[in-house]
Amino acid sequence: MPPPKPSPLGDEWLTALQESGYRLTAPRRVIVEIMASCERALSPLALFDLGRKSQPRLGLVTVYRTLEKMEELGLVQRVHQPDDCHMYLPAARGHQHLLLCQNCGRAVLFDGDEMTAFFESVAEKTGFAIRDHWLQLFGLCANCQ
Amino acid sequence: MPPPKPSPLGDEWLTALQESGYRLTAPRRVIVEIMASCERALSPLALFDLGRKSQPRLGLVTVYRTLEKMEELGLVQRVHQPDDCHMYLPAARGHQHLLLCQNCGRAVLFDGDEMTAFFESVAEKTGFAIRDHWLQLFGLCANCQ
DNA sequence: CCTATAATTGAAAAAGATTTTCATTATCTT
DNA sequence: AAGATAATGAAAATCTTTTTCAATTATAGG
Repeated sequence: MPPPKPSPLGDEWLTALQESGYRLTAPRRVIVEIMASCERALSPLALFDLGRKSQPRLGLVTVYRTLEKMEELGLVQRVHQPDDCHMYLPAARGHQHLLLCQNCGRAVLFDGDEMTAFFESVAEKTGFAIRDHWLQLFGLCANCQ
Repeated sequence: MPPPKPSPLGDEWLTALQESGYRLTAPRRVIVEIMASCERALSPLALFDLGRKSQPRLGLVTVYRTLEKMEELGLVQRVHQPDDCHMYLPAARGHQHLLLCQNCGRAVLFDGDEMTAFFESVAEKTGFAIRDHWLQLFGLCANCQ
């Protein structure tokens, strides 16, 4: 199987890696391209299996190492679900949050600006200085209902 | 070290276990009591170490098995943090959510009723039927600021 | 274009965490 | 108090992730 076609987001990510001093290698291109175009969360192993289709000699270690770099650069994010915390998706930007379909796994982003006021009220009540938040919704997408 | 003193919540949990057909054993009592009175998230191993202080023959397997049962009964919940998803805390009830101190690990619950309206607007916009949500805040508690 | 340097790769081994297996022990019902 | 059966803990087995290391490859500089 030929390597997947380059996508705009994938190219952006490759540039980001290069600008951080990382080299662009064939295995890396394949992994980046798959992650940049995935619609549902992938585990390192699933990513490895997909990657092998176009890069048969790909090693699982390389998948781990590339995910690590992509996460470090804020390109991908780890997805936390009740039973599985080891899957990855393209990173949300700004105040975006994840909405996951419990049936098909599709991931959608939604905007969460409107919650800042609420967080401030929690800060007041608890005395905490809030520095980060995590919001994820789970449900069924239009197709799966 | 003698076993920890019984706490109201601990007793409640033991009753819940018993009513589900599980037996009350010495190792189980120790594990339940520790979890029922913990203020910050514990890993299975940390729980094991604590448990051994009063139950030196305690096995790590028993810790895992007891956590599993407590989670199944909704007594404890797994805590998800950016880098670690394998710690446990007494479960939040109803619409409560977690607020964690990034410095000392203290866990506080806060109420999240006010967000239902927001979730409904997300449902409308995305076409999803939302069935569950996850909200966690991270910051510094009053002491650690 | 060719070379030197240093990063990257993948296989294998190591490390960690969790689960399974199984003989022994302890709880709970009768 | 005895029997049935659930629970325990040691050890082995699994699984995932990380480390090690020799071979390969990308990139900068000539």
